[in-house]
Amino acid sequence: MNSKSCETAGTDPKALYICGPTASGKSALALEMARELDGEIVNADAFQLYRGLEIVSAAPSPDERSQVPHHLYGVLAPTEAADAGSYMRMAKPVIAEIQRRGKTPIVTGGSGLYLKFLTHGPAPLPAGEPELRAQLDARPLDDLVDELTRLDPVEAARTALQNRRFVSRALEICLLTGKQASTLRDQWETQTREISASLHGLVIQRSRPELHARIAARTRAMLEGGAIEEVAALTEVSPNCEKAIGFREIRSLLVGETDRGTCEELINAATRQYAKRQETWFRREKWLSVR
RNA sequence: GGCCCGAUAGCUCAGUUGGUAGAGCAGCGGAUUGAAAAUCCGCGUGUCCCUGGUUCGAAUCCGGGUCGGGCCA
Repeated sequence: MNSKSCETAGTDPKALYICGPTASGKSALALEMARELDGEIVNADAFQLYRGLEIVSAAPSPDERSQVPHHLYGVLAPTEAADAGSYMRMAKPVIAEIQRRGKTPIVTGGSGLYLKFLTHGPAPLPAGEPELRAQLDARPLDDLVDELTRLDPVEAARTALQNRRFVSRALEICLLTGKQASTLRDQWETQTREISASLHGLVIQRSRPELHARIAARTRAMLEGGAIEEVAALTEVSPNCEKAIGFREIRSLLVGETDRGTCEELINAATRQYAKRQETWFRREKWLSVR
């Protein structure tokens, strides 16, 4: 077992983070660590926050949840919106409360940006505004790039200008604050460095063939285990929820646009691609030790 | 058995009048602080079915095979 995790036992229990790509076995490891460290599990998965999405999001089963206290699973209605900031504000008090009781928070999940907010705090930036975003979405990308370049050339130079999301967000910050996104972001970059040194967590690493096999097995189990019925039952969802891998694919199966085999393969491919992005993300989090 | 069509990347396919091949998807690598299971960027990975021939040169033209599909018996 990992010796590093026991160092702080007895005093103020530090949170243990368990990260890794989807289907790598985070939930199982979390249970194991919770038993070993007298811990409680806190969700760090953007989609397992939602109620009614348990199967598609591969949330821990009722049986698993009965073994150890689990927090922040199924706490949002499918119609509710969420983002990294709102997640952080939900999770911080939960974690503090667990620590107050002398238990170890085992923060478990694969949503890199959500975890990053939790561990390193928010930059001094405004939250997104749906109305402004809708306005920006209606404009051509070139137009947004021009305006960003005018308002904040430094930020424009370091932004991937083909990425509408990134351009739009940078511009949004400038418009909302009247300041330059680049200077606000620089402040956060510097404050963030010392934080990493005080964190501890594990990132699960598996070989590609093994991970891909686990993904295929899990997709099969989901489809046979009620995922189709689950999606059929979700009549009203937020645009957030609609992005869940499996949601769109099962919807098109339900209306007869695809067959079962194609649906399964599309879910597998999307999941593999997501897992790869997660690996890239966590590889950059040097404070995580590889497990 | 006869005739016809097809065989090119992991998959589906494109390939001009002969000049050793390229798209989509998959895959691989990367970026990424309030949409992140999102969004975006980069990379072609090849016994062109086999074999003999024509040609300076064949994925491409000709002969013979093999496999798959279709039609006629």
